[in-house]
Amino acid sequence: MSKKTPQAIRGTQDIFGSDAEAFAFVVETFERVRRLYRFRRVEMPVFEKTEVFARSLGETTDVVSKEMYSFDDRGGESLTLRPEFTAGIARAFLTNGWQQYAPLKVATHGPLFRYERPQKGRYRQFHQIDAEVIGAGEPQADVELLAMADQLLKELGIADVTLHLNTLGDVESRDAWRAALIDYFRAVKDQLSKDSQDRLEKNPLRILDSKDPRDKPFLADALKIDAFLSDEARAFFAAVTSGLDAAGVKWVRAESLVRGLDYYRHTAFEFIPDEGSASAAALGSQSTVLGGGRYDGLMESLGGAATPAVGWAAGIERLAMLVGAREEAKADAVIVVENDERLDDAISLLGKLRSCGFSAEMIASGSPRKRFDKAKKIPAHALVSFVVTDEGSPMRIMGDGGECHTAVESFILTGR
RNA sequence: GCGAUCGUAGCUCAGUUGGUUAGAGCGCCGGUUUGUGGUACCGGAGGUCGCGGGUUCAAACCCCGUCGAUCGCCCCA
Repeated sequence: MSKKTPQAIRGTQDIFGSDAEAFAFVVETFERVRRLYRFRRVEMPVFEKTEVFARSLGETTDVVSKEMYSFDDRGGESLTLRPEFTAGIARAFLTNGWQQYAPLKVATHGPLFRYERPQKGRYRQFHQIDAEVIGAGEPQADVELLAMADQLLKELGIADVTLHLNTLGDVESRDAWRAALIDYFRAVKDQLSKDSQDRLEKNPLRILDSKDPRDKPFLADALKIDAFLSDEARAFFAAVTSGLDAAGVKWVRAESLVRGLDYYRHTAFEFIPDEGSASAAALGSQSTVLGGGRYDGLMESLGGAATPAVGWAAGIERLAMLVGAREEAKADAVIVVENDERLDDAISLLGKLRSCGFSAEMIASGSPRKRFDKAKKIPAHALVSFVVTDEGSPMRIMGDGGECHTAVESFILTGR
């Protein structure tokens, strides 16, 4: 490669071949499942005013404090490449009068941007599928959303991933729990890991998730959210879990599961590969494949009326890794022109095949003697060779003997 | 942001304690061969060894920096 050729931006990907097929498979499957659940498709801007994210995610979160791609536009306004979908969708809900459609079920997918150290399964431009239910405060909304996620994973053929479920309670429960946790960990602060000492100030809930051996002894006895749940919050969570059981969605309770963004309340969940499974190995050090929860407080933080909502997002690249490389679809027909005098006949046939819905490709370049071998290497149901100069039908139609081969052959010979 | 490993043709990789003109397989291009089928043989193109500096008579190889990839931490989808 010439040194004049610019390199791709760090953390971006050029996806091609079987990886691109896996990516498309994830998106296509999501589109199909989303229709089954009657979620409406939306397309959102890739950038927003910086405050949309700063106010909704929480100023102290890692995403806002150090991972956003922010810049001033020519008018001097601070804009940010979206690091996630939920905040932008919430903003759109408020600014477009979408309240009239509540409860509103929407789905989208596209690129997100986060300035992080790239790794396997972690990129600076990455892609998510996303589903949200806005204006629905009932636990049934959580259940429907989780059932959709569960079905999506099943239809993708991903079996060794389990729903880890927790509740963070309502605002009062969460605040009380948080205060108690701070007191508990502060008493043993000196014995905690350096990371956890920092987390004590910034995000004490995350200490519960620590993998550091120095923290482990304190985690088992740490206070559980259950002790702080209000009756209402407890009833809400019970309704979610019984709904999941009724819907046939398997789940496990994950008492230490918290979410990184400030706006979450009540239900919080992640789909995580089972320990030692093929999926766990495929994901490297990343674990969460799909995550989300309820964010009843978000609309108010953006200046709107209190509006309950739930949502989730999943990394397309991570799902694609679990799906594995996928074969590109076989061509219905490959036409090989072994004699250039038959080129126009071949072009004509190629056009007819395509307009009648057959996928077709033509090989007519390079050494004529090598074209047959080249054509044979293209996966196809039928291979049509133009070799003799005689007018009329091509010299030979070869194929795999399957239905598609027969259909192509019949089409060429009889025109239908 | 921190720590570790790695970077040689389009791809997968060899390359000795530093020593002529850096190799192989696959792929690509061409020729011959074959002709109900992914044949075989011959030839060719393609690399300032990621980039920049340093040590040395001499660097793909040793040293420093930088960019990138991968792994762990952190964080998250």
